[in-house]
Amino acid sequence: MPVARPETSDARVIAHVDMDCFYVQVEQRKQPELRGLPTAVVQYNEWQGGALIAVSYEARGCGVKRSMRGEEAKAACPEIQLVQVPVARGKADLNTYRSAGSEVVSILAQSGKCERASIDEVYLDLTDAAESMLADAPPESLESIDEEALKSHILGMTREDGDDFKESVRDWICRKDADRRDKLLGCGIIIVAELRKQVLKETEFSCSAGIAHNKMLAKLASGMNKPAQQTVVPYAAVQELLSSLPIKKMKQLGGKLGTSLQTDLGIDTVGDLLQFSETKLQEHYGVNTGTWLWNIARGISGEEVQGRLLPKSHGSGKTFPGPRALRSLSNVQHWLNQLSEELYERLSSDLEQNKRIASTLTLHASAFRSKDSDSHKKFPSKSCPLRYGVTKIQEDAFNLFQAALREYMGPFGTKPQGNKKETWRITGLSVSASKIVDIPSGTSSIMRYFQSQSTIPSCSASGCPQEHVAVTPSASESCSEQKSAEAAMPEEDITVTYTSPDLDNSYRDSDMVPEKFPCQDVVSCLSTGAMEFPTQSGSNRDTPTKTIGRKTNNSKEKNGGMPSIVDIFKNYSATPQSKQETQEDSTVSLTSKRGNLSSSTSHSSEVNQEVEDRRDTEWGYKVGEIDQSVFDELPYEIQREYRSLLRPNKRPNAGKSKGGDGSASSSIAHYFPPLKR
DNA sequence: ACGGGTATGACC
DNA sequence: TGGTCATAC
Repeated sequence: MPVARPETSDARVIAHVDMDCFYVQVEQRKQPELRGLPTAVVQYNEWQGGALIAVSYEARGCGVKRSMRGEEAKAACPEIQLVQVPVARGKADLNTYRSAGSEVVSILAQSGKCERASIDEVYLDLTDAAESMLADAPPESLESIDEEALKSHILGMTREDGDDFKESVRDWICRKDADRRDKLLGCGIIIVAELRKQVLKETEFSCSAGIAHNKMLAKLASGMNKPAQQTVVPYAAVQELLSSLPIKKMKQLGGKLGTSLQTDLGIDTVGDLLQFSETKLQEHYGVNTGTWLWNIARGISGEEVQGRLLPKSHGSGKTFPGPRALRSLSNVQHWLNQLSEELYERLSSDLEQNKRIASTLTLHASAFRSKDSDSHKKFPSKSCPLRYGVTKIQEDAFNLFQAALREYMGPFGTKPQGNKKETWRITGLSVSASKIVDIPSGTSSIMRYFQSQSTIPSCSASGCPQEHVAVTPSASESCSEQKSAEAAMPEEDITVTYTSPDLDNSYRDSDMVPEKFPCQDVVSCLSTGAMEFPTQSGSNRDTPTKTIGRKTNNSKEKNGGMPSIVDIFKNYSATPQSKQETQEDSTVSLTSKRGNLSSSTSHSSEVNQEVEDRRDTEWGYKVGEIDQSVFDELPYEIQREYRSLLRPNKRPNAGKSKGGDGSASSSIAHYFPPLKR
C-alpha cells in the first residue's frame, strides 16, 4: 500500500522511461524481418495458442489485445506474427528480456540517478543534469533544439491555430519568462530526447517517456503518447490533468483500493478526491494511505528515485493450471529442481557480474485440496537461509515445500477423516532468492583472507552421502512416500495422498527450516564446485553473453575438476582496488554488446573495453555462505566486516534471540552469535 | 480453475 | 522477523 511522502521543496526533474511493447521489440531485433509487421509474443502454452504477453502497435491497430489467446489474436488479425517466449527447463525463460532491459538501464544510468522499476521501465532523477544545463547552456541560448525534443507533447500547451507545432514547443522550451520549474522541465525535455535517441541508436529499442516534477506524474505522462514519444507535465497543467483522470489510471489505484474509492466514496476521477478532507480519507483507509490519497489528488508525491539498477530479488516460478496441477511429491520435486536450477543460474550470474550474494531462499506455492469445503486455504510460504549450490537449493526448496505442505494440510494432517484420504493439488510453484547484498571488493580483508588460503581441503572429496543430505527430521519422517515417489518418473502423475506425521514431531518441527547439512564446511560453502558458471553452451546461447573478460578459461583442475572459490579470487587479485563510486548501492551489470554470439567466450569486446576495465577493478570474491564454525575461526576483523556487510544498520547480534537453537541456522546471514576474540 | 512469470512494498 | 497481501507490467 502506498505511503505518503512529503514533496521536497525544490522542484525536481523526474523522467519515467517506458519501453514500447518491449518483448516484441526484443524479438524483432532478433528477427528483423518481423519489424513493421503486426507481431505478438506468446508464452508457450498448448492451450488455445498460448497467452499474449506483448503486442506490437501494428497488431494493436487491428484489435489485438494483451491477454488474448494466440488463437483469438489470429482471428482478429490473421497476418499476425506470433513469436514464442524462449523455453528452458520446461518453463518460460525471460533471460533475454532481462538482459535487453539491462542494456537500456546501463545507458540511462549515465545521466543521473536511475531506478530500474521493472524489466522495461526506468525512473530517472534528472534534477542535477537539468540544473547544470540551465546554468551552463540554457535552452534559450542554444541555436537549435533537438528535433526529437521538438516532438514532445507538452500538456496544457495552448497551440494557436495554424501554428507550427514544433515552433510552439520550441517557444515553450526556450521561453525566457518561464518560471524556474518550467525551465528545468525544458532542460529535462532536451536531456530525455537525447537519451531516447541514444537508447535507440545503441539498442535499437524505441521507448516513450514522461517528464515531470515527480515520479507519479512522470509515470502518468509516459503512457500518454506511445510509442516512441515523450510527454511533459508542467506544473501548471497538473490540476487539469488530474481533474478528469479516472481514478483507476493512477498507479496503485488500479486494484482494490481504486475500486473501493469508486464504490464506497463515489470517486471516479482523481479530481473527485479533492472534495475529501485528509482526515476523512484517513478514516477510511488509514493514516498513511489517507494522506497519500490526499496528496496525489493534488499531484504531490515526494517519492524519490531510488538509485538501484539491479533487482532486489530473483525468482523462478511456474503455474500448473487446472488439469495440470501437480499431485505427487515426486512431480513437485521434479519441478522444484527445474526452478531451482534456473534460480541458481541467475544467482551465479548475479554473483559473477555484480558481486552480490543472496541470503534467503523462499518457496511459494499455491494449492487446493479437492475434498474440502475450505479448499482454497492459502498454501504458506516458507523461507530459509540460502546456500549456494544447485543441489543445495533444490534440497532446501523441497524441504521447504514439505514443511509448508504439512502446515497446509493441517497439524492433524488429513488423516482419514472417514475413509477418504485428503489429496492436494499444486497449481503453482516458485522459488526466489532475496536479501541480496553487495560484496565490497578490492581492499576487503575478507578477500585478502581468502587469497591467503592457497589451498582448501575439499569436502566433496570426502563425500557427502546423499542420505545425510536429506531433510529436516520431521520432513523426512513425515514423508514416507518420498522414497518410492522419487523412483517414479517425474513426468508421470502418481497420486500420492498426504498422511500426517505423528503428532509429536509435527508440532515440534512445524516451523523449522532445513537443518545444517553435515558436510557444510568451508569448502562446501566456498567451493564453486557446485557453482558452475554459465557458459556459452546450451540454453544460454541466445542470451547476449554476460561473460566478463577473461574469466571462463580459468582453472577447473582443482577440486575434482571444478573451479573453487580460490581460483576465482586469484583471477581478480591482480587488480585489487576499491570499488568505484557508484550511485547509491549498486552498479549495473553491463552486459556485453549484443550480437557476436559465436566468439564471445574468451574475449571482451573492444567496444566495452573501458567498461570492463572498470569492472575488473570492482571484482571481488564470492562468498555464498560461511558455516558458523568456520566463521568463528575467522579473524576478528573479518567477522566484524562480514557482519556489517550483512547487517549494515544494526549492531551485531542486536536482534532478540528467537529462543531457538541458533546453531540450526546454517548461514551467518541469519545467525550472529556474540563475537569471539 | 489461465494473464504467466516476476518483482516491489506495506503491514502485522 | 517471516509471511501475507496488494499491485503492476
